[in-house]
Amino acid sequence: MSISNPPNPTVRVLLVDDHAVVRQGLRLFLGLDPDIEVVGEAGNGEEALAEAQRLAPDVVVMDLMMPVMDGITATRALRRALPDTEVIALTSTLEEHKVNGAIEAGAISYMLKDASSDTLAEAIHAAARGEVRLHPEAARRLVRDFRSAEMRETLTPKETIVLQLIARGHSNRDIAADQGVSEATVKTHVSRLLSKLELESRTQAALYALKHGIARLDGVEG
Amino acid sequence: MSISNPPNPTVRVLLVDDHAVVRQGLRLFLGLDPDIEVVGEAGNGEEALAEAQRLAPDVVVMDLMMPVMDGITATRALRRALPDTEVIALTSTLEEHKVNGAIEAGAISYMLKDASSDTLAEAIHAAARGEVRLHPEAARRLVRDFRSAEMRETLTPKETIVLQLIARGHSNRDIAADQGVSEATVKTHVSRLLSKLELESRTQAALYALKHGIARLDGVEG
DNA sequence: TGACCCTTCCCCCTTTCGGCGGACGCCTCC
DNA sequence: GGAGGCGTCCGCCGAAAGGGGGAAGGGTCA
Repeated sequence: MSISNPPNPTVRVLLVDDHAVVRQGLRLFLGLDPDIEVVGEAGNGEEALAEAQRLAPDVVVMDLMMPVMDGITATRALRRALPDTEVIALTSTLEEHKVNGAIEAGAISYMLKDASSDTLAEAIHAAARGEVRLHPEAARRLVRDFRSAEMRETLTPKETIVLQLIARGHSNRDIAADQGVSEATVKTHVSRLLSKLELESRTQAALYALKHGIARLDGVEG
Repeated sequence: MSISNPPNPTVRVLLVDDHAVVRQGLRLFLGLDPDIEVVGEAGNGEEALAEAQRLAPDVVVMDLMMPVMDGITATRALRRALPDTEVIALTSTLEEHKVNGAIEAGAISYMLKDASSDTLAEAIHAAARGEVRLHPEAARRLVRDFRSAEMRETLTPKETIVLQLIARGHSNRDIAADQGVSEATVKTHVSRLLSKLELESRTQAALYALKHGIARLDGVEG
């Protein structure tokens, strides 16, 4: 907008997504902007890390859901190794806990894959300048989760483990046997975590764990 | 391969995905095959239906997760309206119950977005010939779910409703009040559905419901 | 050292679950 | 029209879950 702005230098971008289709689409999208150069691609977090260290891109566009090494882990590692490289998290759906995870891991932006090529290009330029861009809904959830995290006391390691086991459908007796403690101890943990999370039953706790990424559905038998 | 095969006629394809990025990538992928022509695109199920009726494509490549009208619903409607048009379901992740849903809705193939352009092109040609192509893991789950569906007795309407409410974290008393019956009745439903599904607790039932698409996590408060 | 937190375990108690058996109405099929 | 199957309803009862309170050992930190 302002004529005092220097002309945009070319931004060097690394694309990270496990789907070749998506990488191709992104390449095409970003090819429309002459000030963006896609210097490389990676299909998972490990590759991303290696390529980033080799290429030292200005911005990494990172899918969060990937095999081998997921995007959040990769983002954390990448920010540690290359503090000058900004990461834009890119997901297809707004997943509750991933917004937090990505931001906490050091992503500067959180975008959805249904973004237009303009929006994406703008976010990349913004990231190169160190400016934050958040999808509106992502911003809303971030604020909400931040507030609730303030309210909510954090769980101790044992409480977290017990919560995860509850989210796999285990009974108190099962958990006690699994952890090598008495059932009374497990009950204490359950009571405390229910109280902390302001929940009423273990079933609600299981749902809470799934919703907030503390446990996963694929850990469940059946 | 065989020289006795007739030359492939050009297959007319409609791409359906809510992400423009993915549509672009697919276009690029399929553009490599001279016998495939992408005749149109749609960003949701409703658009897909309208475009399919206008264009009468040979094959529709359909993402399953979309706003407005999801891919499974769209597939069902599309197969009803245009029985000669084959549908290939395309998803980014192998979601348990969606494999069943897509096949039951009339999809001829189930592919993942991480497929190579060759695989995808081959599946499109196969679909045009009326041949099934399944991602190996999708095939495995289909067989497994088919078998377990054989084993598993079906739930009655009431039992299904109770299961859904359990999967939202409600207690028996809550459910009784909600459904206008006594708590004892709710308990009967719970007992029977646990027995039918071979589960041990309401928490396991909640997880089962989520895993099999009977209930959704976004129906949960918190 | 004292204060604080985490973990472990116990007690007692109420509520909730879940299994078992029984009942009624509705439908179908012989 | 009676026999059986199924869905819905209910009560009894033992088991599991959950609340409240207390207590002990170990860890960290001021």
